[in-house]
Amino acid sequence: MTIPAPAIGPRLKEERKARAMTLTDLASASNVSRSMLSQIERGEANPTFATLWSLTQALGLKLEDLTHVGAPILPISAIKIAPAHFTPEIRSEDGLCTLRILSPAESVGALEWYDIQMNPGGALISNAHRHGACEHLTALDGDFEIEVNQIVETVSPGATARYPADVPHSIRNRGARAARAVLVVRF
Amino acid sequence: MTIPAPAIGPRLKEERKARAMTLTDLASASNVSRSMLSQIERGEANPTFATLWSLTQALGLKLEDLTHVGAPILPISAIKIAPAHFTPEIRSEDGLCTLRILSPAESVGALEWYDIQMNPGGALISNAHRHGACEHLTALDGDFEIEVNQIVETVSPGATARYPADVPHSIRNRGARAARAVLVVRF
DNA sequence: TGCGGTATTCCACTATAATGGATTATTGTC
DNA sequence: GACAATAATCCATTATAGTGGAATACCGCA
Repeated sequence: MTIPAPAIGPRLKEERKARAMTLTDLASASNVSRSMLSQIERGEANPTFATLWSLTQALGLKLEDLTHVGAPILPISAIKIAPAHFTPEIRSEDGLCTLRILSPAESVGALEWYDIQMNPGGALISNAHRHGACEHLTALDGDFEIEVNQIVETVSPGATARYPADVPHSIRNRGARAARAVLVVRF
Repeated sequence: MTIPAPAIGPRLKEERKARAMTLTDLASASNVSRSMLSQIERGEANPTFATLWSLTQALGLKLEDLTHVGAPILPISAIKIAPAHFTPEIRSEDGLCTLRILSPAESVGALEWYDIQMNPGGALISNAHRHGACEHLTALDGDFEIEVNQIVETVSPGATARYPADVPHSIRNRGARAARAVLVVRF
């Protein structure tokens, strides 16, 4: 084993305790023996995928919940404010399109969301992102046009378009006035 | 085992082939024997978590990539439009606050995002969500006030507030005019 | 503090994960 | 089709995952 797997034992114990479950309770719920549960929690055994799956289902967790550093656990009482003028902006070369990156830096590559402002004639043309990526674009003002594989749909204010982003795709404003949208990208 | 674990073998094989790797290549990259790889791919063995972790790291995958039905893999060429009038709305009892649910149904409990419109005096008061939950609120128009553990911050247009949602928290409009925001909730 | 109930860990055992080497299957070239 | 190279599977073995029952530890109450 080259890269040691994350220690899942402490997390599993934490989640069990949070649900006020004994080892016996969880053993019943998951059909994994109490002994095995104890060994896993103490890091004395390395569960098989099937066993781990049973545990996550019984505890209502995702696998990612056991290993994920990610969903930013902010310190209690911390409200972090990213002021408008500190919000990263990307502007298209022709100046017709502005993307403000609303998502935090640590989400990059997993989940990103943007505030898009696009003047008439503006376009965002994207190559395929990683396998499984998808986008959700909600028009706040004005109309957008989404194209995926020569399929074109118009998104009017209040509507949301959901489409695969693991193929080339584009977002355009073919209307007569400026448009604004929220774009959520999941990788 | 109550709930059979998803079959990961076919997926692992697919990912290996997509990278033009032989079993021997992947064995080297992951330090898992060729035999074991073959058994896993054919569903003849149930890998331990440590083995599975090594494989995901060597292939550059997340665990979720092996089991996830989830990140909506839309059929190629499908652009699904959720029209404005079909977008679920939640209205507060006093009518001062409207939440339109922009996220897809299958994201519920994992990732949700909303278009919030709040009139002066409106408030959204929330109990603690599940451990690790956090929220990101971007003010599009008007000002919002976020309170977490008696800490209060104001969010002005274009700014984004990030705060833990696994403790009681609230969102208010104490201004004189209507406000609009995008709220992203990660669980 | 003592006691009872129960939560957790220990123990001996069985089943299987995981290995390295041998064998078989597959593929590409002539 | 024959042949060589290599990709994948088989095989026998060792280590450990996983079990049920027993023993120990822990906790709450009088």
